[in-house]
Amino acid sequence: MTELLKNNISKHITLSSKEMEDFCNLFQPKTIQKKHFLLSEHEVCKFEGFVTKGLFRVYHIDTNGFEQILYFAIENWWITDIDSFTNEKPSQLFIEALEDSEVLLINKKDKEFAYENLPKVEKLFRVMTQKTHVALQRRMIDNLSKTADQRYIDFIEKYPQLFQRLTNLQIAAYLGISHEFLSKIRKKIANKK
Amino acid sequence: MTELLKNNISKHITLSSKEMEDFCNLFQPKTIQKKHFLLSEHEVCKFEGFVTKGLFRVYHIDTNGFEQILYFAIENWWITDIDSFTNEKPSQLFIEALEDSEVLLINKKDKEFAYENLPKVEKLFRVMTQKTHVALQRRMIDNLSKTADQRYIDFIEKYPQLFQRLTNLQIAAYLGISHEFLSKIRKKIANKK
DNA sequence: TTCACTTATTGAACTTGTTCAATGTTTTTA
DNA sequence: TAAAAACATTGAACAAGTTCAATAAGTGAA
Repeated sequence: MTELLKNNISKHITLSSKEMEDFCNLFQPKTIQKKHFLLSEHEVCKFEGFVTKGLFRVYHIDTNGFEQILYFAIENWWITDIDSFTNEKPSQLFIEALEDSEVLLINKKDKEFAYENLPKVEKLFRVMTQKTHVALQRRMIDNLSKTADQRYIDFIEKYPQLFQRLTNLQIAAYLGISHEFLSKIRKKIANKK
Repeated sequence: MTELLKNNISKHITLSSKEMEDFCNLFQPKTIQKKHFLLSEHEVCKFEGFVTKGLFRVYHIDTNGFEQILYFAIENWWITDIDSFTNEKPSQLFIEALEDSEVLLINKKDKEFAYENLPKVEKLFRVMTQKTHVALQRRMIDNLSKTADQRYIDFIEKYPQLFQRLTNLQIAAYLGISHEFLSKIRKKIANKK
């Protein structure tokens, strides 16, 4: 059950079996049904989660009622509202399961316990945050410089497995365009082939 | 000279005077003239830097020759290409001084020495990376949802001191719009008042 | 002080993307 | 399995933003 998690951690740092066991035991499994929420706006995010099954979207709703999807998370991805979780303040985000899903959750107290007692865990989260930050910088540059057509094509190429599990509405909300316009982009691409 | 740096570190973690001294001694001061580069594309970024004087821009040039500014850094800000620095791979970014500037630089070997010998430093950089990540998430959402007018107004409100030191070309490259369009936005705002 | 260079403004024509409304298709759910 | 709900497509009118070219204004550097 925690096999996926252990593999994921091993990609970033090296732990002894004992350390790995101790750390992974701090996570609680949770099942969450499609269309249900792991986090809603105004709540304080009480967890950092690792997805072992299913699919989530992490999104924001702006003052005009439009959704912007910050990221998706499938198996092997981590999910949290890092701002709400670390600073214990109300979240501005929603985390919703788009499929029947399973996650492993660690709460703040246990995460801090790990920081204290397993110094390598501090490194683990530093390295992971760095990696997600680099990826977001890359996405920021792409959003500043590329046209919607190109961002759509890039998305399909970069996340082919994810792409198949999403609706066009969701992809549009991630790309920052209307779903009608995405539909027109899809038609244009189809005609070109 | 390292006063600014010490204050900055103290905002994130608590170090004894000895620890603080040891850590800050790992930094080398460097003066860098206006229009000179701290990092150029294809170079490996050999430093993590803390700005004590002046102003930098960190930017990317896309395949069409357009610049996207990832961020600016003035006194009290950190600058690096985190991807290039941590993974020792060629950078895709430029870091240029927009004013005569001074920085304190730490290299990879000394930073790793600090991680080994001063465990709190690991926490320092985890916390700092988290904060910059949260800020970038916020910017990402704003770029997906807000119009250029609003992003310009937000920028002025959020960074009033920075705003005055930048040209409209630089602000436009940060907002992801043409400078001609920024000029029209400015006119529209001026007329409204 | 002058010359070169960079920055800022403006207008016109154009491209990209939005909005709204209508219609068709697929998926869920009772 | 029928009805409801969610998703996808399309067109027309519109808004946001770009491009290009012309001109003005500001800023060094010699």
